[in-house]
This record gives sequence, C-alpha cells and structure tokens, in this order.
Amino acid sequence: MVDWDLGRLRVLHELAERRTLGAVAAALGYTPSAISQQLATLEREVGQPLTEKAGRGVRLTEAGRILAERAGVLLAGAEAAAAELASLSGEVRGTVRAGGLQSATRHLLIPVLEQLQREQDGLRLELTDLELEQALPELRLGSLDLVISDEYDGHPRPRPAALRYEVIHDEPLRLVLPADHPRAAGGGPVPLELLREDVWVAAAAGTGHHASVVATCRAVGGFDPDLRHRSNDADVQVELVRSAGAVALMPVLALPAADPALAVRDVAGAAVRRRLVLLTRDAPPGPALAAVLAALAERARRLARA
Amino acid sequence: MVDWDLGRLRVLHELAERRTLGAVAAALGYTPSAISQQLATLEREVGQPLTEKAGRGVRLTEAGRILAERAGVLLAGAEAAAAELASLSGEVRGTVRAGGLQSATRHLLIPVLEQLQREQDGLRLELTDLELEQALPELRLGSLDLVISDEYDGHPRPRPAALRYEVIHDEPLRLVLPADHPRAAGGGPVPLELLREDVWVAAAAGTGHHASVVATCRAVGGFDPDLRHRSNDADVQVELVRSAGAVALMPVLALPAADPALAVRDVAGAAVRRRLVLLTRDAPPGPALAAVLAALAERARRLARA
DNA sequence: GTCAGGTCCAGTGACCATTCATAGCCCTGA
DNA sequence: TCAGGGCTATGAATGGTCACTGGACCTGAC
Repeated sequence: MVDWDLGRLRVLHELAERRTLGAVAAALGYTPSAISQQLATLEREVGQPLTEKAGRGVRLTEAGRILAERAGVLLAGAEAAAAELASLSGEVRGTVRAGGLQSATRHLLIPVLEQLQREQDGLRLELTDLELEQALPELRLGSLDLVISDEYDGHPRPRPAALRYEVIHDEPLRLVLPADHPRAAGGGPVPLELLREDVWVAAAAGTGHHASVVATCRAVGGFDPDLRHRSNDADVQVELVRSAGAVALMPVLALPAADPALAVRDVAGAAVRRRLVLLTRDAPPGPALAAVLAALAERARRLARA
Repeated sequence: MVDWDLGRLRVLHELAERRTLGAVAAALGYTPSAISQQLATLEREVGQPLTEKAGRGVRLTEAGRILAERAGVLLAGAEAAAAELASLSGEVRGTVRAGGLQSATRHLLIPVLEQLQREQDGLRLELTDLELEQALPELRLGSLDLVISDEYDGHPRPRPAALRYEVIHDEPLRLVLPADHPRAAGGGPVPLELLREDVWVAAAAGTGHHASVVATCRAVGGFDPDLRHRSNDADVQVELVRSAGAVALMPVLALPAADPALAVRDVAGAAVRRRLVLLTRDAPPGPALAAVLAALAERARRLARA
C-alpha cells in the first residue's frame, strides 16, 4: 500500500538512462540538489540504498536498477492511461514534441507545423534539432514524442526495442556540382568515375552519408573519393560546392533551391537512396500525436508524388 | 508526461468499488472533504469530469470508470514492485493484514501470530474479524493481504477473479448434543433421523452453514429440521445446546473444549464436510506475506494430522 | 423536517524546491 | 608528487505551495 510518487520514480528512471544527477535535473527542470533529495526520500521509502558512489558520480545498486525498470513500466502505464483518456474525449489538444534532422525538419515537420497551426487550435507542436544519438533516449524517456531520422543504403540504423519504426520517405541521392564544372554540361546522368579527381564533401565520418558516399564511389565509380571537406550541414556542403569547387552527393530533400551557380545531376548507373524513418514509442498515441502523425504521413505522400 | 499522483488514483479506484466518498474516506483515513478535493484535482488534471451526481451520491462517468480500471493496474504494478524490492532485501519485515472467520482465526491465525511474534521480529500481523462479503473488497483493494473463508459441501463460494484461492483445511461436521440427550448415550455415530423432533441451531439463513444443515437433515435424515435458533457465533450455538437443549452440527474447529454438559458425536452415514479456503491477491507475495503463508500452511498441516 | 452524502472555504501544517555552502573525486600542470 | 580547479553530489536554511481539517452549506431521499 505504498503509493509511490511517480515523480520520484521518474527521477530514478531517468537516472538509469542519464547516469548523472545533473543531467536528470536538467532534463526535468530541477536543480541537482532537488534530485538528490528526491532520491534520498525514495531510498528512505524503499528502505534500501538505490544508488552508491562511483567516482564523482553515482551508480545504481541492484535494487535501484530493478526499481528503475519497474518505474519504466509504471510510467508507460500512466502514459497509456493518459492517452486513452485523451482519445476518449477525442479532442485534439496538448503538446507534441518532435525531433528530427535538418532536411526532415524543413520539408516535413515545418510544413506540418504550419498546417496544424492553421487547422488545430488546441494543438502545440514543438520542434527540436537533435542528433539521433541524443534523440533516442529523449524519445524513450518521453521528453520527445516522435523523431525523424534517416538511413542510407547499406547502413541500416540499429532498431532500438520498444520503439515503432516506420519508413516514411525514400529518395535518391543526386550529384551537386559547380555550374561551370566540365561534367555539368549537358544535363544528363553523370558517370561517377569521371569525378575521381574531384574534391568531395560529405557529412562527418561515422555518419551514414559519409559511408554511403565512400561506398558509392568505390562500387559505382571504382575509386576512393578525395573526401576533403566534412560537414553535417547541407548548406555548408552546398557552399563548399559553390565556392570551393567541390562536388557532393546529396539527398533530394537536402538540395538547395535552383541556383545558377550550381548544377544538379543524376548519378549514372545504380542509384543510391536514403530513407527517412519515423520513430515513435510503441504505444497507442493520443489524439494530438495521432493528428501529427496523420499530417506527417500525408505530407510524406505529397513529397513522394512531387 | 503527466506524473499522476498514485494517491489520487487510489481514491478513484476505491471509489469505483465503494461507491460513496464517505466510504472511501473511512477506508483511507481521510475526511470526506479531502476525498472530494482530491477527486476535483484529479478531474482538473484529466481535463474531463470523472464523476457525476446521482441522487445524493456520485457515480463514475465513462472516463472515470476507465481511469479507475487503469489505476487498478498501476496500483497493482506498484505493489508488485514493492514486493520485488522487499524480496530482494530478503528481510521479513512489515505488516501483513489478515481477515477471517472466527474459527479459522482462533485455530489458524492466532497460533500463527503467536509463532511469528516469537520467530520474526520485524513482522507485524494484524487480524480482523470480517464477513466474507466485506473482506473480499478489502482484499482486492489491498487493505487486507489474506482472507480465510469457509465453504460447505454443496455450497461453493463464488470464486472472484484476480484472487488466488486455495483450500487449506477440510474437516467433517459433527453433532453437538446436551450430555443428557437420549441419543447421546453410547458414543457411536448417531443416525440423523433420530433427531427429527429436536430443536436445531445453525448459522443465519443465507450462510453455507445454515444451508448445509438443512440439506444434510433432508438428504441423510429425511426431514426438515426445526431450525429455531440462528447465530453465527459458535459459542452462542454451544450455549444454546448446553442451556436450551438444542442440537447442532458443527465443524470440528468450531467445537468447544471438552465439557461434561455436552456430547459430541459423529453423524451416521454420509459425512458432511466444510473446507477452509485461503484467499490472496494473485500476485507474487513479498517476504513478509510469504512467511505468514508458509506458517499458515504448516499450521494447517498440523491441524489435519491432529 | 431530518438525515445522508457531497461540496465549498478558510486556516494551518507539512513538504518540497531553491540557494548557498561543503565535501569528495578526477584530471591537469607544475 | 602535489596543488588546484572543475565537476559531482550532499546538507542546512528558507520560502512558497499544496493538501488536509473542520465547519458551514447545499441537495436529494425518506
């Protein structure tokens, strides 16, 4: 008959994921001191230590890990109950927090945001730019409700458990060249091997884009690209093409607006593709999230037709 | 991300079972005012009404019923987590609340209480005499941890869902007569039909005991007993036999200590039996409850041997 | 009318987060 | 090797908030 405080359980649950009190405090909007005291009260209630010192931080004890896991189940149950009640009322209202990479945000989330602001008054959509590595824990912990990520041919993302995973868009990568590049003439597909001497730009090492560019040049063009510049920002990549004479392979959604200084061409031969992937918690969505997901799906269909 | 207050959810859950705010207040140890306010806050959090007026009381709305059910799941989860943590520590400590009918309390619960008080220091066992009808909701809602009930041949108790149900003792009913009763002579089994003219005493109409006595007299003795006195208290029944010359059919555990004014005889022919039934919530017990159940089982085995 | 059940309101006490200060641990640089 | 600064967690004091109590009040049933 212990009516545990779900807030305190959430603290423990977040601590299991975020490792330090400070991170938990930041995530929940408290000071570290408050977190420390909440944990202390929880330990008093439980009657056994949940954390132990580990260097300058803390580590969960066995009991702590078990309770944190249980807490996750309880919190998910509470969320499910909230969703059920919300869909009972049917009203589309509340806040939905979305995270995603740049091009997805621009072409999917922002149009959806605009549309919903017009159509649904009680709905509030919050956007955050995040790397997938940061976004996944937030999604699992509930501080994000949906995440859009990407996935390149040959470099599948790990599929984390307890998350729903749906491909919502699939598009080719195209070549971006300076308009005065010798291979830009004509306008037809460009054989990749003709770009073996060029300077390339791609995303940072370790990303799907980077790996995909290298793999494509090797497989289709038969060479290792001189991948001299690395930026995860599409605008920076474009600027390097425009001003530094580099070449790039970019997904359609990341392409710049028509620009006389740039030429965009298909790759001759095998097309490389990337997919946009929608991640949500694997639980029935409330009406607010459902509305966002529906709008998102609609938007993705229109992108595919375009 | 609504961290609902489990206390408030418990209020709702209890209300679903107990129907009136006053009853909930009494059960949880608050004033009705507090309950009313907790519900009001909960409704504000949920954003839709959970109760509606019905006469001078309240009734749960659809949303209220749904949330109450969800609350039940959450509360059970919290209890399971507590049990898991407790068994992790392995310490047998805490409070176990038991309810049961008189004879079971006297011969099973009280000896167990004595034993555990000697053997287990941190354990506290609380006993309550309750009719089964009152005890079952308490058990389901968690204000009791175990209940011992009885069951007579031919009158099975309804088996409520979500409760574990185990027969822990099985015993015959025996005849109790005044020592100077003509049929008490000898000491062997007494044919029931010889008692057709006697005045009988049994438990109140509607109980298993009452029905069982009537059914036995009809089936074995071929008569409708003159069931003049009704008391659920075994001592009162015995006193009526001793002082008013009535006769009774009593389960062994309810029999009085040896008394020269009384004769105890077997019934000739088919033996009528009653069973003691142990009811617990259908969830893994913590170490404290486990210890009580073990002691109870041991005690029941010793009763059976005796 | 009277009673039972529920709600509203003001007052009070407990609890909880913040701030500020302290203590331990790790890394760095002399 | 040691001193120091940064990082992390904890403790004490304070102030605000929240929730329960007690009482007045309302409504519906008998």
